[in-house]
Amino acid sequence: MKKRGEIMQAEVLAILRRRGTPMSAYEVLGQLRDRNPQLAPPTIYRALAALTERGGVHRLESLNAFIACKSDSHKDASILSICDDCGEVEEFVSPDLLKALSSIAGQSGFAPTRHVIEVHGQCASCGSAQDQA
Amino acid sequence: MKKRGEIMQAEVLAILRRRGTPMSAYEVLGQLRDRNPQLAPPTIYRALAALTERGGVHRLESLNAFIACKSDSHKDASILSICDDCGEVEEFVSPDLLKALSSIAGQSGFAPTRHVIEVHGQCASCGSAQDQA
DNA sequence: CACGGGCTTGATATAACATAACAAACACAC
DNA sequence: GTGTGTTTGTTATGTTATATCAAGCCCGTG
Repeated sequence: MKKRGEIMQAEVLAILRRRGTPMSAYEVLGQLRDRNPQLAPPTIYRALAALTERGGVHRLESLNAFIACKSDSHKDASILSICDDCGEVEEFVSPDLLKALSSIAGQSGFAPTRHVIEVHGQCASCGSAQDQA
Repeated sequence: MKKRGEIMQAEVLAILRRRGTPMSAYEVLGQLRDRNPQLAPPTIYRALAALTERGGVHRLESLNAFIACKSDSHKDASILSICDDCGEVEEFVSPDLLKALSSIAGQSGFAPTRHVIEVHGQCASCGSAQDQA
């Protein structure tokens, strides 16, 4: 038996997966309203918060958007590369880089709890497309 | 002779510097409205965009807020540590880490143009304050 | 100097993102 | 089946950001 919130979470996750690229909370809401027109923002935000917490979804802080985690199975912070042309996002994990980052921030006694690492730029295919132009 | 926008930019920067900790665009707007009540959001956002571009101000993506750059004189991306208790932000520069990050994201041909690196946690003084509690 | 084109700023309005607060429904213990 | 704590739904509103167009300024030309 699913706990109550999990149905909504599963639907949100399914929508994000179908899309593959970042979606705002309101885009997700729009899709869910097709079948359930009275849904309100807090419902979506709660589902997204739960999914983000358990690692199924990443929040892209620099876009105010969300994306389904592709390489699931890791809870530690990801490095996200975001193509500003096509929206494609890739995830990378690098414990070494995270360690280096924590140690830099820790120089002055800072105790890190959460890392936000987002790299904007142009993905390989958008880069080569531009070359031809 | 100052170019026109620069007066506003200087005022915004002065407010951010006085504060020292992150401020939302609307907090800045509020302060400026004390002397100039008809100011509108786009004016502030334009000033902040210009300041961010030239490096005098950092945008904290994970807070939707802004802070005056303390260690001015560097245009490259900073690493920002953000105390979730007191709001204090520290800036660090690490060309090595940036290089490592670019190389990770570049694995698949991605060409980085902008790095967002923010570390949330607890600063030294908030950490020790908590120890005593 | 008048005028006109191009650019910057200002103002109005509205869009997009997010959450507070309370009401209703549920689930579990007894 | 009734009480109690928790989760969900709903309403309302708060916060962040930008589109759009109007007004002003700069400056080159006639």
